[in-house]
Amino acid sequence: MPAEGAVGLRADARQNRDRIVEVARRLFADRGLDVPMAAIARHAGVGVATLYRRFPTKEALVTEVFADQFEACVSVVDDALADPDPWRGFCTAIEKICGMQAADRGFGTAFVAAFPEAVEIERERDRAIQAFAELTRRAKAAGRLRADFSPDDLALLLMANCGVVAGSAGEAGVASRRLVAYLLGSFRAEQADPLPPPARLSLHDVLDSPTSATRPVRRAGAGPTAHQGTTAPQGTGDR
Amino acid sequence: MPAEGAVGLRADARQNRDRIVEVARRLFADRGLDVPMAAIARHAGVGVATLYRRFPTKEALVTEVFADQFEACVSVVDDALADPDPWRGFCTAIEKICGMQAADRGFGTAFVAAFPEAVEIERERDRAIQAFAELTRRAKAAGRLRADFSPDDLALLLMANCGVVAGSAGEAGVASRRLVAYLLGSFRAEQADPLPPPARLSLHDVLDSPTSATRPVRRAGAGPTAHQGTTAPQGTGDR
DNA sequence: TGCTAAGTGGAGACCCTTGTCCACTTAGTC
DNA sequence: GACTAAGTGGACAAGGGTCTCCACTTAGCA
Repeated sequence: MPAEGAVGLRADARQNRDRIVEVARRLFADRGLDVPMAAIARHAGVGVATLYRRFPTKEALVTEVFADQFEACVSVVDDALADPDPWRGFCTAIEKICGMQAADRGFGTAFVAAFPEAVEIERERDRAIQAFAELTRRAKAAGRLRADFSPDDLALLLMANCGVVAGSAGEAGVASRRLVAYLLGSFRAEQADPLPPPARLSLHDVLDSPTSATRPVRRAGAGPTAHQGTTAPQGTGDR
Repeated sequence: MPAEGAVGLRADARQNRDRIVEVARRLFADRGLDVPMAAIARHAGVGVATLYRRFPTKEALVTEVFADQFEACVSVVDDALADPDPWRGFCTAIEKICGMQAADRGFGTAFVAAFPEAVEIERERDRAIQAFAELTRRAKAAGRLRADFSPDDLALLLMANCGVVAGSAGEAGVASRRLVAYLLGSFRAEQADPLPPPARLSLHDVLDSPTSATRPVRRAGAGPTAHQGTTAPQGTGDR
């Protein structure tokens, strides 16, 4: 599926577009989401204007680049639901998603970040979350997943994994696998130690957090997204 | 201990310096390390020049601000070593350190980040790491900590916690506590499931990683501070 | 009180981003 | 081959960061 954004393009333009996406995918994977647009353009052998003509904002480019990875995520969860053993499905789904995050520095950030423009993708993600909740239910019913596991703990796990991937440079894969192994070990039903309450924040909540320090696409000076006034008045027109 | 950087200062200057540190501490805690120097100056009621006169770089300010928190970290581990029950010591040390990270958005980043200038602090941190390794040994000897736990897993845990804290905004404390509970549950000796190998990266390694995406102090567009040429030629004058 | 070195604030240099504009080039059709 | 709409690249605007410079103010001492 060579992207529907490329229909009706002149042959050379289409080639350029494809190269841009390809280069961006590689750069995002290697260096995270904050590689500058100019670097992408240069690597693709085009000017910035060309890049911006195809993708009016950086967000649009990121969205396009990760669209199929998002899709892959959804089908990972779907596959997990199809597994007759819900616990095995649960574990492999988590392992695969975290593996994808570890293999691509940009993807983890993109997954956790907000894409206000990309409604399509948001819906995908929400569907995946729904499916995961169902998977959770089944794994609990099978008596393999501890009863006090909250579906919101998926957010916890993803953020933790994101931190590990971001911090461990070359060793991201190994580090991520180990973290996941530890956590899955703790998710099993036999684990009876009581837990503190789950954080009252699903992935959805995290997304619109004004202080999402995991660096979404929008950089410092972006739009005034509706604040949920956590802190004190603070007054001074800061930052 | 009102900081040795303040000796011989005129009374008013000293007052300003103290206010700067105090304000910076609060802002870093609330909003992370990337609050601009100008904002700190404004909140402290001084001009940027004054700020830069006392702290020649942002790094210097961060170092000063977190010096005593680093110290507190070290004594947390010392306390843990003093506990007759090494497993309890191990758990409370981890809980306290992660709690400190969760309570202060800047601290986690600072802890994981590199401070090439702050030799003093690096030494502190290294000492804490040594002490933690000893704690690990004892907890294993007591048969409470799983044998395949690697001291490097502390780095894993801290990075994971850092990710959670960064991503969960207001709920950082709750989220962090839950993550830690999960992980400690998995660290116990009764947990027999085999683990994938540990990431071959201690905190030390992470520190000098050229791609430390956990956002150390130095930002992208900073000044021409003498770079420590860590990385390869890299070719294209990128980024 | 008056002197002076220490301290100060604000303008601005400099760099890095994202995104726009416009004169030029070129693919594709007749 | 010539025409034209589509496509292009590089300069540049706008805005955000760190850090510097320098004319002015002021604490502290005699």
